Amino acid sequence: MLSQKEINEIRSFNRKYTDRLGLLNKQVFNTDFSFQESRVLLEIGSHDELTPMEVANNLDMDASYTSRIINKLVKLNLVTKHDSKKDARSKFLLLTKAGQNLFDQIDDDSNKQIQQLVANISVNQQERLYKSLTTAYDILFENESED
Amino acid sequence: MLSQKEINEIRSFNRKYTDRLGLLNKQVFNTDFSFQESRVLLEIGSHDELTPMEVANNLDMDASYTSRIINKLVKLNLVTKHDSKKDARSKFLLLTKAGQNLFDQIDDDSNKQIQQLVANISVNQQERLYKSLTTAYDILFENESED
DNA sequence: CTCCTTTACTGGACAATGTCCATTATAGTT
DNA sequence: AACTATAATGGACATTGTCCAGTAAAGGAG
Repeated sequence: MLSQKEINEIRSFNRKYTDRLGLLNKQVFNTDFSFQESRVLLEIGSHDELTPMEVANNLDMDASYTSRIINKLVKLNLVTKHDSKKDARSKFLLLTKAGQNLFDQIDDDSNKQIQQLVANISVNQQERLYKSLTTAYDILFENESED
Repeated sequence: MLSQKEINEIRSFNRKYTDRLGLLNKQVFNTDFSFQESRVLLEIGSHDELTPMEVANNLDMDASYTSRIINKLVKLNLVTKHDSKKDARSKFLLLTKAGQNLFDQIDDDSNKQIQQLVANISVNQQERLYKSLTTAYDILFENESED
C-alpha cells in the first residue's frame, strides 16, 4: 500500500509531467493542424487500413467527432477512404503521399519534443530518466495487449 | 544522447500514461465541475490569498478565461474576493467553507485516482513504480523553484 | 426469405472550452 | 501632469467536443 506521502509525490509528478508535456506540445507542433487532427493522422499512419470506428475506439474519441476529423483530412488530401470488401458499411483509411509527409513531420516533431524534454540534463541523467520511465511503463502496461 | 529506440519508448510511455490518467480523470471526478474549474479551485485552496493573475500564471491559463472561471466559483459561493490593501487593482481569493469542502473532495478524488492507477499491481510493484516516478521527478524537476 | 436487432458512419444542433481584443481603473515612472 | 505598464474583466468569436437521430448494411432467429 502506498502511503499518503507517496501518493502525493506521484500526484506531484503527474501534474508537473503533464504540464511540461503540454507546454512542449504547444512549442513543438505545426500549428496548421490541431492536436486531435494530428492524433488521428498518426493513428491512421501507424496502422494501415483502420476503419473510422477503429480510430475512434483506439483514441477513445466520439465517433461523430472522429468522422468529422477524418473527413477534414480527406478534404485536405491527406487521407483516402476505400470501400471495404467485407463490410459495405465500413471504409478503410490510408494516408496519401502528402499525408505520409505530414506523418513524418509530426513524427519528427514528437522526437524533438522528447529531445527538448531532456535538453537540459546530462547524458547520464537522460539514461536514468529513460530507465525510470520504461520501468514505470513495464509495471503499468506490460501485461496488456497493444499500443 | 538517447537513441531513437529509447526516444520511442519514452514517447510510448507518455502516450499510454497520459491516456490512462485521462481515463481515470473521467471516472473519478465529480461531474458537476469541469476540469479547469477544479484546477482553479485547487490552486486557490493550496495557496491562500492568490490574486486572479497569479492563478492564471500558475496554471498557464488565459487571464480572461481564468477571470470567468473565478467569477463562476464566486457565484457558486465557493470562493470569495477581497480587496487588496496594497494594490486597488487586485483582489485576493479565498475559499469559502463550501469551497473548502469541495477542495477536500477533489483532493480525495485525486488520491483515489492514484489508488486506481495501482489497483491491479502488487504492493512490491507499487513501491517500484513509486520509486521510478519520483526518480523521474527528481531528474526533471529537482533544480526548479516551486510547484 | 422476413423480421428484428445491432453496427458503422455521418450530419445537425448544440454545449463547453479557449482565445483575442478592447476597456476601465489603478500603479509606477519621469 | 503625462506617459507607460499592469490587473481584472466583458464582448465577440473560434475551436473543440457531445448528443442525438438517420441511413444503410450486417447478422442473426425463426
